[in-house]
Amino acid sequence: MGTAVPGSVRQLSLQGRALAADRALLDRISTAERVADVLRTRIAEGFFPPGTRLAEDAIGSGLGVSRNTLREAFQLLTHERLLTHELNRGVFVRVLTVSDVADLYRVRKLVECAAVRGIDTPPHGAKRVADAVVEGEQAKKQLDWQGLGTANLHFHQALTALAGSPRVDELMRRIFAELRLVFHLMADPRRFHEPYLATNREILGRIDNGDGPGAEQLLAAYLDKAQQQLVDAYAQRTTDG
Amino acid sequence: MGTAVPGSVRQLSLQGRALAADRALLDRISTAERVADVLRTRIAEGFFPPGTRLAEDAIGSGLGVSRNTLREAFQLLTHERLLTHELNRGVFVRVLTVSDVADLYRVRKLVECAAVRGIDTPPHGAKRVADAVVEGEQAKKQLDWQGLGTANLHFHQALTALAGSPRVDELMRRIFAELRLVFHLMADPRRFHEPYLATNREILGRIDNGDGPGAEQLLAAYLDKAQQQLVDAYAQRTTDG
DNA sequence: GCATATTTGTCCGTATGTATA
DNA sequence: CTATACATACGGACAAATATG
Repeated sequence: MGTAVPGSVRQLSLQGRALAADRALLDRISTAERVADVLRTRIAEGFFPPGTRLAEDAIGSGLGVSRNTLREAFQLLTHERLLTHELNRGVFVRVLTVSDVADLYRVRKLVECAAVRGIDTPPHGAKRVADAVVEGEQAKKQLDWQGLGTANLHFHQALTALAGSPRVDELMRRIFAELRLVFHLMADPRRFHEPYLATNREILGRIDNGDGPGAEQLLAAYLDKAQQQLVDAYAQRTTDG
Repeated sequence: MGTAVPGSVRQLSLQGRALAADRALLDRISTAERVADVLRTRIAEGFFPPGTRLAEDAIGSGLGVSRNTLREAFQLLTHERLLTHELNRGVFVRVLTVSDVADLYRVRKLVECAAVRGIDTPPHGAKRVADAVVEGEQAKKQLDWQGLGTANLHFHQALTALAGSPRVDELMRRIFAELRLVFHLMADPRRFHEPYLATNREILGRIDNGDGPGAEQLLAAYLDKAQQQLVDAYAQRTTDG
């Protein structure tokens, strides 16, 4: 994308002024948020891998927005911990450390286990969990390993939703977004994500039976194992580099 | 501090351009963040009670900053959920609903109980908890009921720190900031905060003994009671209005 | 090591559109 | 219908730090 043909620039064109009338009626989203959306997607997809520098000039002119607006988008993503600011050097796609991974899993364990343990009977919101399991199984059928990873995140998002707390949901949305940064480390997404499909279905079964503690136990074991895999991947990467 | 003498306006002067050189060397905090600090304090102290409209013109000229800079500060505080944006009407100090209160306590119960339950032996970070208890006892001696409320928040912040997670700490900082908005509803801060001093010391005792579950039990009872008091205050307020 | 170019940091004024009294 | 205040985005000015030759 270094060679920006006129057409591709047009595709990303976010000229605010010209579309003001449309925007007022259709979407009330600010240009900065749309820019943030674009960058967020690029980051989640690994198009801008961790460590990439996002130059104001290049991105701004590429997207056809002013520096101010772009910086506003950067600010949003920095608050989401997807970018880091280095003074007078610019913004970079966040590079997570091993201790970041540890903290992410500390939070996941604390929140997800509590949400699963405290399910009411009959469990409300279990449908979303079931949907996510099906989504993962279909992704597997289609050999869509990237989609399998996404389905897995949806599964755990559905688990946290069992807590019934908007603030917890928001917290975990951010946690999972950070987690995506880490997943790009895994060389083989299939090997990483596929084994958990069976576990997910098992957890769902226990939830449906109202067995919170049982589900929690499986979940805790899963989280420990996944974290260990990521830590190992980090260690290997450090050795390689 | 509530009675603003003319001098206090000078104190708030934040002229950016003139002090650019100084600022570069001394503090790297942006004008927007300093404005946000001022407003945050005003809100926490109840100088701007929930529901207050913050007019751009009045605040901006009062602090000597441009509308752009002020809006940036507003944005920061909106992200912290201390202000709400109403389209084309302006920003207001957030008014929390009863269901907001319920959610705040849902999160507190989930996080604080988990943090206390999972203490290691000997408990790390118990010193901060002890310090907060002492802080509260001294505030009581000096009949400083506002200070007692602050000490109580410090106590619970120290409890959450037992989880040892930066991300959990940040989450709870925001939760407690929102909680301050609710506390302004309580007509008699002494009656609200004082009884918990004894409970706090008791919880500390169990933590020191490594009795996580015991501490958790006391804590859960406290949280339920406090929430109920706030809900009652809301009900009364609604009846009055 | 040094001078210069580039990039970022900060803040402002303004233009245009939109909602409300 | 007009006046007012807010919403959004742009471009510019200048300082400061970093990168470059």
